[in-house]
Amino acid sequence: MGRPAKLQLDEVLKRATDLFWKKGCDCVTTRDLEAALDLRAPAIYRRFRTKDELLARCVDHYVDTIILTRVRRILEDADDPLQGLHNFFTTTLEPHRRDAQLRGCLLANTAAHADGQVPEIRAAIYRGWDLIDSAFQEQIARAQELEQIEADLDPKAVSQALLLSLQGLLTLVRAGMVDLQPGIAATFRLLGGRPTSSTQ
Amino acid sequence: MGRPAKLQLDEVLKRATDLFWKKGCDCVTTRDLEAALDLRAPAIYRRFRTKDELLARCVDHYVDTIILTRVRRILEDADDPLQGLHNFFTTTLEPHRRDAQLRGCLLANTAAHADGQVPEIRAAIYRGWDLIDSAFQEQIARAQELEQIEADLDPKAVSQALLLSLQGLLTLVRAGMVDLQPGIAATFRLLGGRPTSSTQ
DNA sequence: CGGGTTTTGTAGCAGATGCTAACAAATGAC
DNA sequence: GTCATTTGTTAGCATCTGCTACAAAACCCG
Repeated sequence: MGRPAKLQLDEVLKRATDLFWKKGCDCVTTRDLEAALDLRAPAIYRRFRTKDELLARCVDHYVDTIILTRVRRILEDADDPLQGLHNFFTTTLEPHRRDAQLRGCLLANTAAHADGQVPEIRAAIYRGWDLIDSAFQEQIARAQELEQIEADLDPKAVSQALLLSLQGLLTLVRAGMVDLQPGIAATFRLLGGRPTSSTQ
Repeated sequence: MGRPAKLQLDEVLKRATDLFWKKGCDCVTTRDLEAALDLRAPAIYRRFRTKDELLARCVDHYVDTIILTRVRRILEDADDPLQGLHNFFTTTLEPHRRDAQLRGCLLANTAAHADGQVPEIRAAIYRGWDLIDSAFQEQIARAQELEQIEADLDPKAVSQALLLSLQGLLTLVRAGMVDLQPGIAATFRLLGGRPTSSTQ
């Protein structure tokens, strides 16, 4: 019993995540959240202790939806593991070719702004990186079995190298840099030994 | 003629750069600058139109001193170009092993926070990236002549790939991630074909 | 209906932030 | 010394920001 909530938790997270994502996690004010959620501040702060906690939950939500979907569709469902990895990178840029206003990836943006000072946000970011890292490692191992990648390379290390590139890619995109395809191509040229043509 | 300035422009930039660097460019307030420069706000704002313009000049100053020095000492003076590139990456992490409080690289941090909305800051960042990119390309070409790197790779593309990794590296470091040596090792393992032992 | 419970809105605080108007101090030229 | 010029400071404005005390609203049960 009690007064019914205007928004379910899921809807709250969905709207807040969208806001943090599109506006940039550091440019979102309490007033912005009020508008996006159609809820006044006290109603928001009764559900989440602080704005940072809400952001942490949004990053979790983003990882559980957007990123997990991408990992499944582009990596795990790929017939060709190396090609899957390559596509994971190129499709990252795709939204930006359509709309230059976009702000990249919520996880990457939050990571770039989090000095690791807020433990909840930090934990959410590491969870996201872990998800990506695991998926990368799996694909690298698969690619090694298919002899697409040298067998004596450590999947853990190569995965971390790819994570560095991915985070860098998203940072440069956000900073407005445009033609980053050559960098991706070179990365996978080095990884695969021979050119990998990207599939849309 | 006129009243003599308390601080020369160079000293102002030096102190402000240090502050932006150590405190994190987004966490510096006008009051912080007042304290660091030993100047009140109006004295600062008569020299620089806005805080953003001061930051842009500081990034320029950082590039002209810290980064240029590193590029010369570690890249251009290296006997072994591939080893020089590798060292450029590993030495990036070195300060963090001594003091975990450090905030990484001013250029990278500013880039991570600049949505490209402030043209002056954006220009300063691109200038820094250009400097690094040119030095990378030069070393890659040198390494190709020495047959350390495959000759049919495009130095421009490989350099961009390295820039992505470098920016990612600095972002992850700032976010508090610790053991990133494997990622660097893998990157250069892929680049050079065989393991490259890092020289301090 | 009225009591209990849960959720929401009204209104606003306390602090921080970027920046500025107005005035004082320090110099060289005469 | 006086003037013009340059640099500095005192004091504070206007705004924004995260967050909260308080009371009204909407529901269930009896």
